[in-house]
Amino acid sequence: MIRWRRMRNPHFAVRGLLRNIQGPCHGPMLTRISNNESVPSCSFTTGLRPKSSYRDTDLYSLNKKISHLIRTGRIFEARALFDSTKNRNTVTWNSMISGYVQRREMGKARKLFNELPERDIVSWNLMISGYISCRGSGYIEEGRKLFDNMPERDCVSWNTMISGYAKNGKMDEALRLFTSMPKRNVVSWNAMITGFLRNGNVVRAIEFFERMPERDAASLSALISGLIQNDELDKAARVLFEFGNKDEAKEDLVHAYNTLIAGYGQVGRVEEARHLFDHIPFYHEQSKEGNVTFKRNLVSWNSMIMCHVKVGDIASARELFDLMTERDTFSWNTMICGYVHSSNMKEASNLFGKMPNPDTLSWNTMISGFMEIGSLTLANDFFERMPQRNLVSWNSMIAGYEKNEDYNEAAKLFTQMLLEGEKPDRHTLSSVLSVCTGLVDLHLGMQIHQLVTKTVIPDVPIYNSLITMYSRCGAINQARTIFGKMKMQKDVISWNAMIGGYASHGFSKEAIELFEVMRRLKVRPTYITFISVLHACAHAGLVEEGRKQFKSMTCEFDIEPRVEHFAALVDIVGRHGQLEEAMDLINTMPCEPDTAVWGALLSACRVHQNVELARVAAEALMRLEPKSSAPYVLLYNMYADVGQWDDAAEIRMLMEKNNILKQPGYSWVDSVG
DNA sequence: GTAGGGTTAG
Repeated sequence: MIRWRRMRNPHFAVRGLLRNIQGPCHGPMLTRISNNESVPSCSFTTGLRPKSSYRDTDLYSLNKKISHLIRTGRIFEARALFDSTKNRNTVTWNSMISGYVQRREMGKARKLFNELPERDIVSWNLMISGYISCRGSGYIEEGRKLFDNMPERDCVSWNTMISGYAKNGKMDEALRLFTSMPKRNVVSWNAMITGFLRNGNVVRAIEFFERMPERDAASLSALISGLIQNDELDKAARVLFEFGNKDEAKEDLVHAYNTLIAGYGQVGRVEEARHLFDHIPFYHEQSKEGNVTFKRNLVSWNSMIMCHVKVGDIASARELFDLMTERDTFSWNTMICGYVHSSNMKEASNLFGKMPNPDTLSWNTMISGFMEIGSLTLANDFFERMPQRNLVSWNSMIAGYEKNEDYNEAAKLFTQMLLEGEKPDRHTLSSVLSVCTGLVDLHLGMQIHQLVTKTVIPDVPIYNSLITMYSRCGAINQARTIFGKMKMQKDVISWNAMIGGYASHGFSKEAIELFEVMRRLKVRPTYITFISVLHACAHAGLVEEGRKQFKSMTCEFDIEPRVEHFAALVDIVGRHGQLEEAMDLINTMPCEPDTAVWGALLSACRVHQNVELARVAAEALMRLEPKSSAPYVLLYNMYADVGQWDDAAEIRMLMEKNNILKQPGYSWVDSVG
């Protein structure tokens, strides 16, 4: 038997329509797909209906109406129509069941199936396919039960069951069915290949592909895309070169090239992608309707531009873009996005201005670009002017304000968003939690937490934002509760947030203990982890522990100590009175000491009454922050304390000379706390 | 009315 199928149209909407056209087509582009095994025909499977009675015509249009309603998502109307008539046949029932199956409403599907007076193979197959697409092993067992109990099975039944097992990672069982089925067709083989690849068995997939008696476009497509998913790009390329030319469906072949170009692009292998792009073959095919040419298409160009953009090679991307004879919205958006990511908003704006019909994505890209370079006004201007906003537009604005630390504006916009009836998603909520952190607004934070609970299933980043929010707003116990509630795998940010929270609240012991837990669980710390850990050591006066941790950073984890770590270590040893060691550290550290480092030393000198070193530290601070009065004041007080009045007077004169106003309050003392 | 695959984006 030969199934006819239309050539795929690149436009999704049209494609969707085409897929639903039943029966023989007589369009201009037809491709032939053969089956090894004939599918048992029933009177309703062919478009060629016998000359029928009025009643049959009626039934036919009823069935058509029901499936149309289902296709357009109007299941209730479909059901109402179904219920309103007594004149139904098995196809009517099956259509209705199919509607429920597509929506995974297996309870309703099953009820109809049980009530169905005359089930045919399709009814059974529909139910099986419904069960196997539901997640959970119980469902696949239910499907299997039906499969075992059905009075008669066809190839579709077997193949459905096979792909069900393959989807659930049960390749043993899939293989058992595959070997025991009475007659296999190309779909059976393809399902096995897909299954192997989905479960990471590249070798078996290739073996099956080579062994199969007949291949079609889907076989090649399944193998290539599966290999790409298994990071076997080069194998995929080899398969494409070796088997691609034997494929009859040339449009599918271009498709495969495009897939592979995108695959290479994703991992930054632009040269290989470009090689493929440059070698997509041309085909001329003669058909009754005339010549058809297959060659690289718009998607090929767009994908290639995308590759260049991804690695930041805007010049090459632009070169291709300028060569294109036909561009779609995607081409423009990709190019604009490239400029946005290289912070070239001038060129991005230029292209945006020339673009024929910017869509919401184009506007959103511009907004995030302006936010990225801190042009809040321009971002807002675009946001106000755009004809149609979506959730991403709001999210980009809110996240943009948050990143630029304009927390009030971010909060205002969030309120406006809610007022306009837009529903926040996890991205919105995560940004808004950061806004609460920035505002140090525990009350607002708790409200957002409520909203999170009501609207999303929290993922790791959301939990992390919650921990940070609670911790920075002073609610360390709530932070601890959230941390404890995370049942999923915590990432290093979760650990850092909690350890940092403990450290900043003075819970040094908890911070260090939690770090030990993290190490035991083999979570790799980052430099941020060590800043918190060292601060905890400093705060608790754990000198040896601090030295040990500092050393382990390089020895054990290969993390280069940054100036923050040196500041903490200077603080640790300095507090303990080891001022010479602290000074040595400063003299030998590989990076330039900053105010936190000198500040730590100065504080230590004050506590341990070392005026000579205090002077060194204070002078360094005066150089780094010429306007700050703090080092002058501190040094003055120290001289006064030990009765060195001449030196104290000198400091006072220096202050006047340098025009330093005695202003209290400055941060370097806090910044090492 | 049922089974296998599939390109590009925030």
